[in-house]
Order: sequence, then C-alpha cells, then structure tokens
Amino acid sequence: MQCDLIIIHEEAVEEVRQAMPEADQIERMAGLLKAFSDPTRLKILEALRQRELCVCDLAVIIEASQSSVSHQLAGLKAQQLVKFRKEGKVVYYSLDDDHVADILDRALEHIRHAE
Amino acid sequence: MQCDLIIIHEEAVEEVRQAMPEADQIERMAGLLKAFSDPTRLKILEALRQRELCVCDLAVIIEASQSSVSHQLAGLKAQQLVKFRKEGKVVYYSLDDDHVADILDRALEHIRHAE
DNA sequence: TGAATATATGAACACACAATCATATGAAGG
DNA sequence: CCTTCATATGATTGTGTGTTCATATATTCA
Repeated sequence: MQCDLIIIHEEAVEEVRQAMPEADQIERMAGLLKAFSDPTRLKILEALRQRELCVCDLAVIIEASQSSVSHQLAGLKAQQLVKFRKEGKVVYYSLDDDHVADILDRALEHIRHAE
Repeated sequence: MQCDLIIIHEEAVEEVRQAMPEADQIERMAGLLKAFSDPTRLKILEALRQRELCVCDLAVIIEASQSSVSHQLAGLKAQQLVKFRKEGKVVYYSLDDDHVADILDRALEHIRHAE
C-alpha cells in the first residue's frame, strides 16, 4: 500500500472533499439511521406508522417483551423519532416526524426493487 | 406485568397487526438500513454521491485505511448499494441505486430539523 | 518471469449493543 | 395506605461488528 501518499486522482479527491458534510453531521446521521438498523425498532416504527399505540400493545404486536420494547422506545425517543403522551398509567407513543415514514418507504422500495 | 395476556386495546392490536410488513421484509429492511448506521459507510456513500471513486481515493477522502474501506465496500456491495467497474488495477465504485441518495437526504433533513 | 501496485480477504481483538432478569417508579382504585 | 398494574431503568451477558494486521489476488510493466 502506498496510495496514502500518492493520491491517484488529485482533483477528484479535492472536489469531493469540499462537498462532504461536516464530520459532526455524519455522526448524527449515523446515530439517527442506526435507529432503523434493528428489526425490533423497525417493527415498532412500522407499527406506530399505523397509529398511536401504548407500550403493552406494541409488545404484543411485535412479539417482544415489555422491557425490550421500553428500552428501544427510549432510544427512539432520544433520536426524536417518537413522542409520547401519558394517560394515567398508560403511555401512548406515536411517530414524531414525517421523515421517518419517508425513510421507511425508501427502504421498502429498495428491498422490493432488489426483487 | 400482565398485559401479555390482557391486551389493552384489542382492536388496535388486530388492526395494526394486519398492516405490518412480513417478518422477512423487516429483516431485509433492517439489513439494508444497517448499512447506513456507521460513520465510515456513511462517508463512503456521501463521497460516492458526488462521483465515481476508486478505493484509494475513497480512503484518502474519508481518512480511513484502505483495508477498512475495502471491507465496508464489500458490505455495501452485498446490500446492492454500490456497484463497481475495474480498469486495470484500479476499481471504481459508484452508487447503485437512487434510493440511497433519497435516504441520505431524508436523514439530513431530520438532523437539521432537530436544529 | 519478476517486481510493483491496487484491492481483497482472513484472523483476531476490542467494543457496542440488544435481550433478559430483577427491581424501581408512579398512577389508579379499593 | 396498600395493592395492582403499566412502564421505566439498572445490571449482566452473549452476540455482532468495525478496525487492524498480515497476507492473498490480480494486473501492469520492465
């Protein structure tokens, strides 16, 4: 390996470098998209896409433990992907952002496009 | 915990259950979106978004080792997110799907929307 | 054929993370 | 108050994964 020093296409490198997003933004994008990278979280998001749901219903629908769902919801909340409202003991979660549904749509398109 | 048995909102559960994507599709979506969940891979995708690039240039641009970039490219290729063409010793990679750019756009929007 | 170079790949290691279990919090009802 | 119930949270653990290092592959050129 020696191309660390001898850059093969210098203008290409320079050009692309300047158009790259800030490192900070990349990190935050990765953090956000990581929220979509797990089946349990994806199921939660797909379910909430239909309608507002409480933790217990979510657990039943996606067939996961209450604890697991609760933990994952905490993560999704941290990424501002879901919001909630309390009604007595019950906590209702819903999607917090339209981009969520958009991203899910694109992902599904890609999946289906690859037959 | 007892709501495994006593479903709180029975019709909600039934309704959402039927609208849920197949488990298989969820798995594949998660696999796809996992490709976006790492800063190194995100940088690669953002760079390739500008233009076709060889492995060596990519490594320089995103400041990662050649080996690391090569490994990650293999993963992206497996998800059919990038394609490549060979020209002598040099391998040029480029994005393989328009959905990729779309997903990146949505993610960036979300990030910026959260100030 | 042999040296140089661009990329790929395998093994190993350190670290992140999802699930579980146990327990805490907090609200409603008796 | 005390119990019940819905949800949250902390600790633990096993698994997955990104990086590195070393080496393999493959192509060009002398």
